[in-house]
Amino acid sequence: MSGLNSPQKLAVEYTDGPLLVLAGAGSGKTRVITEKIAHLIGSGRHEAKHVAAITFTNKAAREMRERVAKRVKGDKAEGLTISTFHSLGLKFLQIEHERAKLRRGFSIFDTDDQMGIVKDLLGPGLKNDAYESMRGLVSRAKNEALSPEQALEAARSAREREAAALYAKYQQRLQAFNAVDFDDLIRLPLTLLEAEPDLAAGWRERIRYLLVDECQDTNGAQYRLLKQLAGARGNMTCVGDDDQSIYAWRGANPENLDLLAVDYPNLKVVKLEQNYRCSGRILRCANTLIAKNPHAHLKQLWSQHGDGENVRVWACRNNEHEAERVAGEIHYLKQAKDIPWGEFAILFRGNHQSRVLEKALQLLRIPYHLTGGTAFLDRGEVKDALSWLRVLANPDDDAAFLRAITSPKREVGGTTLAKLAEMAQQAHLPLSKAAENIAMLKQLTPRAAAGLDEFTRIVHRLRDAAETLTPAELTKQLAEQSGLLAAIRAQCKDEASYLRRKENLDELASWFEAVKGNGPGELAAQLALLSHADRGEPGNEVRLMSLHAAKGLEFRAVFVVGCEDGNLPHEHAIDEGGLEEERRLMYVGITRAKERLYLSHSAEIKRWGEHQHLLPSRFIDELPAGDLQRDGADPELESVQKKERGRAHMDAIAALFDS
DNA sequence: GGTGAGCTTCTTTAC
DNA sequence: GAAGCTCACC
Repeated sequence: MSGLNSPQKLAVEYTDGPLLVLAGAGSGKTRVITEKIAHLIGSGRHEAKHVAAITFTNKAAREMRERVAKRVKGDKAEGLTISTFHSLGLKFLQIEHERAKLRRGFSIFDTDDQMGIVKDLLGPGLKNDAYESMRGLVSRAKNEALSPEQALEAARSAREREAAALYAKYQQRLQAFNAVDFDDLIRLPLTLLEAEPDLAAGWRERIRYLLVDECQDTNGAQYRLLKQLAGARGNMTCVGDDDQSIYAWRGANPENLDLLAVDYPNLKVVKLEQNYRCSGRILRCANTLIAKNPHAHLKQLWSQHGDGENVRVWACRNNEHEAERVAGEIHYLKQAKDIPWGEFAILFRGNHQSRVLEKALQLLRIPYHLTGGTAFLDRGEVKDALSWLRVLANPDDDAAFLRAITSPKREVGGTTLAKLAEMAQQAHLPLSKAAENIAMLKQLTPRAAAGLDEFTRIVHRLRDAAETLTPAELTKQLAEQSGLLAAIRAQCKDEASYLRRKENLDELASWFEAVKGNGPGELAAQLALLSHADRGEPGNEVRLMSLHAAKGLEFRAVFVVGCEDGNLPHEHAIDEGGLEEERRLMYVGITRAKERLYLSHSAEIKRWGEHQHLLPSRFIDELPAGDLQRDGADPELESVQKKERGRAHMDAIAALFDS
């Protein structure tokens, strides 16, 4: 445990009751959690199987697992739980599925599936954001673990009453589909634990010490779940930073940090205020910025590092210019300062901003890794295969059936499906069962009936095959037998695009090889829980990601692009009074940087094909001017950089000819 | 019932 | 500047 400072040491060694660790950015919080796990196990206080650490992302869980493995040797860590909230909830429901009134193989609905139900229930004719806002309200109620009845009572507007009514119908629909959504992965375990003291006691017997990372990101349901698991004794360590609360929009209550002191009067609070990450100037920028927000917990981050480089503020003509400058600077720093590619990060507010940057990086042949955005799971063919897996595991999953039946096309379209849905509803059958019903098939056109029949036969064959095949083999079989692969081949005009899409399916199969889990249902569930940002390990490559995805990471050089009013802070957030959260987002971005920080903005961006003028972010004005170096207006620097870019460009072209 | 042309709308952030 | 939707046509 050597090398810990005294508050860190205190946080690690304090195991007598509930502890809140207020950990500033870069204060060694992951280290503290890892050391504490090692301490709990190593000191013999708890066996590993009775210790659980909970994070928000799989990425964080994976990193913690790796660090614990390095720290705790041998099999001493066996049985240790390091899991995300949602994976823990899933595991709980898989064990307790009967109490939750779920059948084995239940599906997990993602946000898209959720939207599908909402659209279906509300009927056509509304605007997209009307559906989205209703979906959001339903989700919000569930995040607070309200029942539909409670949501109705708590409703303060006509819209919220409408949402509560929708919530009731939505939940019936989910039940009929033998499905849960992301919110239910928390809500259902919680309601079961609260309703059944024996069950709760049993789980507390298993989890005797609890560690929670990013506690400021918990929503109401998650917070209550923690309390259930920790029990009245409160054997837990919560780690959080209210200044890095950036998920209020999806229901997080940073006030939960304060609630802890109310719910546990013997709560011990430890502050970690020494920053080991950022240079002096970078840290000063961060502190000055965040001081503009009101604070419940006063925290003063300090560091022993020297001032370091100035923080650069770049005024660019447009986002292409901005991207060129960023790429050029990275190219230059790599050579001149010997910073490896993997130590650069380019951070942005919205995922769509990555495209220009990718182009600029490609031009200079800079290797990069994009996390998030329209990634793997959003690819049509992957979603298709996933729907098939869901149908195989869960015959009640109508949403998956509707996608699988039309991919590939088999002469079953909207008219047939509408008729089938009506008959299914009359008979209280899921769609896949209705499609097997001879009497019902007779009422459809022969062509459509034949298509449904063929589908049913393939599903049954694959279901049988699933008994003996490995997940990866099953996925391959599925691609073949469903006709998915053939359809893709027929659809693709050139060989290259066919291969690219086939590769996605192969990647899905190979991903399943690494995953434990039985049967298609568990596979599909695991995949749904893997966030976009978690997929694929980046190597020594420049990292491109959203500011949200960057939390918890650090880099020697960080570029925050698109620092314009309207983008960062985002106009939606400004309208909805979310300025403080936007400021925290900027704070998170700034504090990712160890040595070099660049904040850039464009005078003009193209939006929906139109040109739009933008002003620099108000947050830039809130930074200490003495630590900034503004350029872009400076013609001499511009021309130097232009030369730099020109040279890099020539190198890139030369490299093209070499390869 | 499937297909493609032309129209709209859309952009936060994510488990 | 793309994805998604509607409508006309096969």
